[in-house]
Amino acid sequence: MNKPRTKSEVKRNQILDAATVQFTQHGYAATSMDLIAKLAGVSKQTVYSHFGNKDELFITAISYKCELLGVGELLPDNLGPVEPTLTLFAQGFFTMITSADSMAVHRTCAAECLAHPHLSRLFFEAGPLFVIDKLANCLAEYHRRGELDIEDCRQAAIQLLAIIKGEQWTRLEFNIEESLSEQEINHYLQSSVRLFVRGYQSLS
Amino acid sequence: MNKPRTKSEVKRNQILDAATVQFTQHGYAATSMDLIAKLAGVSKQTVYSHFGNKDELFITAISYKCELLGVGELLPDNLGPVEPTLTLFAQGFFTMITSADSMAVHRTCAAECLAHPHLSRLFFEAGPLFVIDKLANCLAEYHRRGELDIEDCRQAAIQLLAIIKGEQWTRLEFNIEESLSEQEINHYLQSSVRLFVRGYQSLS
DNA sequence: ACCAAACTAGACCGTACAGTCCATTTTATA
DNA sequence: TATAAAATGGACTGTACGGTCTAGTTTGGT
Repeated sequence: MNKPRTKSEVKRNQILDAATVQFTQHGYAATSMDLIAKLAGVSKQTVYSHFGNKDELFITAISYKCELLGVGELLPDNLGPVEPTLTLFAQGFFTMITSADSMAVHRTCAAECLAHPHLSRLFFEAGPLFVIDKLANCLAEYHRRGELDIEDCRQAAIQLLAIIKGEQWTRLEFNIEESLSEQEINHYLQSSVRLFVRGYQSLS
Repeated sequence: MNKPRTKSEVKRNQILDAATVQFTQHGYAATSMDLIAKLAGVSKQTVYSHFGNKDELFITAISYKCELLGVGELLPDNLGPVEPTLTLFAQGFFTMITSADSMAVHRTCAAECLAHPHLSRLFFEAGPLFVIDKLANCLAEYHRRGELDIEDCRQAAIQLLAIIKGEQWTRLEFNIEESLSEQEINHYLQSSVRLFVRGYQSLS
């Protein structure tokens, strides 16, 4: 976030912050413009002069949040041995996608995908598609080295990412009380990477 | 659905049908009781005398739909050779979970999981949990036969199911226009089952 | 110091919707 | 056929919300 220069920009940021929190926490319909104004410590009119209407504010807020969540450096530049490297990635990726913030944004985008297709596409590209590409590149490198025998790296990336989500992510998606223990999760992730590596190992 | 005996039961079913369609298609908030009454060809009061309030009707309708969607006979009783059998299952399962009905219910349950945790749990148990168990049993049988070498069948079932969902399901979840072609999907499913079988094949 | 732009508080409008009420009509039953 | 239960439809209440309007105040640049 750039440093605000004028007081007006400060207000704008306050509004954006409040809106982001509310929209991601409670969704589009359950968030009122009055509340956003109140939480931002700003008059309702100010909200409307910065953002024309609810939709515009919503899209701006969620886009902003997507940017913040952007998948950072989940994969190192210099790839080490396959299994440990992928296991580390799996743990990092899993932690990221199961974070409260990430789940909240996902939930909101999915819920509004019919009313705001532009928005859900934005999320889809910044999230899933982006990480698929990154992982696919990494797998291609292992293929080049002869450590994995992968015909279609993009497909393989999708497979690994899907496995990592596994059951626990769905539990969170549906707000199920009982979740797996950290031990169980780590065991699952390790076992999953092993499955993946065995499935694609070079037989030469 | 049992045959209705009285006219009152007929009305009740009409209401339930209309409510199910509306709630699954448009979600909880975007569905009004007036509309349901109208579509059911029934007065609003009748809706309220059959179902006390919106929540009750919602839960009843979605539960009803979950029942209808119940994962039927996706796996044969007499299991054939591993890879073809699992491929067939993968195709059936994929078709089921990507159907418009299934997606609609999933979307609605996920969207309402904070406001109606009971409901989302219901869906979670009737859907994901149920099919995990079924597949796990099947994998256990292959393990017993020595055709697959699986330590934790439940975990393996989760892994296979997760892979099957893959990218296409997420595209649908976010209402992304472009989807994969049937060819691409079949190729993906076959490749995924192959990965799974290779990863868990008996080395003896 | 001046002026335009931005901000404020709060009233206000229109609409939508959950839920209730009621007087009347239809249906089921004995 | 008499009677109770169920259904009708439409008016009504209360509330919540998106968005506008206004009259007055603060802020920032010159």
